[in-house]
Amino acid sequence: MDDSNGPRVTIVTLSRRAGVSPSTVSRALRGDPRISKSVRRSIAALAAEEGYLPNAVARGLASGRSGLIGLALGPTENPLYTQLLQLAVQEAATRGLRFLVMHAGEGAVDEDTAGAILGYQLDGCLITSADLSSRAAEICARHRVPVVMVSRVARLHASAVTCDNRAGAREMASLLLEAGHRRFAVVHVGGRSSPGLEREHGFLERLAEAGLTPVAREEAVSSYEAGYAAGQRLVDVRPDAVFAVSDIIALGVMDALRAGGLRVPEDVSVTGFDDIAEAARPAYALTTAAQPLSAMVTRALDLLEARIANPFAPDETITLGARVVRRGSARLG
Amino acid sequence: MDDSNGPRVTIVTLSRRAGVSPSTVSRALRGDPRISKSVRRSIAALAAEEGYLPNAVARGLASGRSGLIGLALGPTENPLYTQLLQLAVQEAATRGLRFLVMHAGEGAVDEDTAGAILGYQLDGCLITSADLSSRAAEICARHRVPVVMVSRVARLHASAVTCDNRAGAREMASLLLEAGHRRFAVVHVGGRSSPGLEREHGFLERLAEAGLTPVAREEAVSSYEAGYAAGQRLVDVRPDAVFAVSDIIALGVMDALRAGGLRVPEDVSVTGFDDIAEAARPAYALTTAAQPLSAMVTRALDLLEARIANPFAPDETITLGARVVRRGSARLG
DNA sequence: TTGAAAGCGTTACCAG
DNA sequence: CTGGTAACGCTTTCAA
Repeated sequence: MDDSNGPRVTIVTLSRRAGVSPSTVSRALRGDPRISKSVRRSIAALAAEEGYLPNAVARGLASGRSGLIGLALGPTENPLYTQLLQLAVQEAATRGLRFLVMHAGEGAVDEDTAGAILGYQLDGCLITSADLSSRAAEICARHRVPVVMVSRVARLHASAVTCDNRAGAREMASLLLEAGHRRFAVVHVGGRSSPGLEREHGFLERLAEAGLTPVAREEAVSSYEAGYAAGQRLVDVRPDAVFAVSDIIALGVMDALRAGGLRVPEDVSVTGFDDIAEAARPAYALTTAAQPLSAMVTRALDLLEARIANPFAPDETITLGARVVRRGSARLG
Repeated sequence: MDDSNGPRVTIVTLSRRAGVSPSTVSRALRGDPRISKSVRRSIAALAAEEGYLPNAVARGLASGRSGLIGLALGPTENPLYTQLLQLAVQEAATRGLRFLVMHAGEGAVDEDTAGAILGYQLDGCLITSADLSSRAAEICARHRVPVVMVSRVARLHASAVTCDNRAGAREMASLLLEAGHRRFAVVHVGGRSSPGLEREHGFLERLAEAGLTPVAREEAVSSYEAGYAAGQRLVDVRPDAVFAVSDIIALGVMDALRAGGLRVPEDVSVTGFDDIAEAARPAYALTTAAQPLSAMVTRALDLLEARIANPFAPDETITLGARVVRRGSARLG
């Protein structure tokens, strides 16, 4: 390994040392089948010996492929997005892709950021924000940069990986109904998020099939605090089950309900959606519908790579099943 | 704005349309003072009109500056790192810098990742992991890439921004002592993290000055679950105050103590360090020492930019004060 | 199977 | 104050 200060070792350096042309070195290093096995091996050995590191920037300029994926992360107060980040980074690394952070947290992606981002010739974008109004997607579409949405419905020219929000919510409703619950409260997020909408609809739909309408419908943004506030409003309503469209909201609801003197689940069952890490904590033991996050990330990168390899590949939406995980926060059969 | 499919608008395109040389366009666009105001304005107007977007990749190759900062994020289960991410992304954007994610979560940075990272000619790195054994830092140092550590002590050739962990912990101890606590338990993280170590030492030091030693010293990793386990072990010890070196641990401790039948703070005061968002939730109301995260991020980027502008700038460590925020989890005077 | 040479879009050095 | 021109390190036709 080279620790010296000397001039950087490049493909040209190697080509001279090996007595072949730069093109040959370039091809050999990338495993081009046209190069003979013997040459390939000797060049690989030489590269290792000299401590050669390919210059991704130069490669990007020459090939038009940066190896970079733009990442737009949703509100990071929600642990869901953080889990997503971690999974995505690991999965991407194994594919030789890196993430350039375009956005993290709330608020829209500003034009400035988006523009600068395009300058890096991103190969594609992963958009995980639940926010419907993401500028980033629009800009990518305009410039024909492949986009995959995760946990969010497709829009514009984009592929998407979601979980079956509607079915998950329906299942939750069914289980609650079977267990005898009748006075339902729903905490939703209005029109802000497509998964939120689907979850609410799925739940209400199943209720309607049982001839029921909720005794309360509270609106919140997807945060613990908003959930807590909604929960406070529900104390006097005394529903016997509440369904929040995301776990982070459900946790707030649960704490507020308890602070209001109600016992969970004895007096009221509380359920959510996502299965974030906090949901499993003994203090909450939240019954929730789990998104198969890891699988979703894998499929998302599959989709992205496919679109990068073939720009004419059609947009595709993949829906993975959600699975209700039963914990102590709800009285189920 | 150009939405067409035509050849990309480059500096050369502009130079021809403007009847000047590419160098002039390049300089004008970057606001080089040598270019006359009038030319500067007309080129800027032309660029806007043509929808010109600077190619960051080409710029990186030519100038050696990528405009990219490598980011190594600690275990994202700890909301602290998530907050850090969000703040850093926002702050960096205002400075025209973007983050390339090198690492997120636990585990060491593998050689592969680090190597690929160098290929992007990162201008610098921000390392937020508390983990002492970060490979990334080593590799950056070897290649003379400026590094700033956040919430972590400096090592190798690196600058750092930390908060005064020792003083914060001492203050916490003082407040607890003044309020009459005598049976102390400490939950620490062993040698894994420098801030953790400093906090533990600060706390114990202050105790020693009062002639006390803790009645229990539990080791944990910095996670809720480990905190919960430590808390369970503390139930029978019945300390009248426990200090956990990080909030995420403290939350686990608190829940375990409560599950064990102890009331917080009536039977036992619980305190932490960091002031993560969860600490403020009514269900916890954790008394903790707050890290001035936002200021830390700002200073970290200052340091990084300074080192980028002047590679010979000396390493620098900035320590910001911690501030105890009193909430309901501890009986204080 | 390999080589030569022309870019990729920008910056930077050296003249003028 | 502005223009030429050579890099930057790699990929990619086109030839051989």
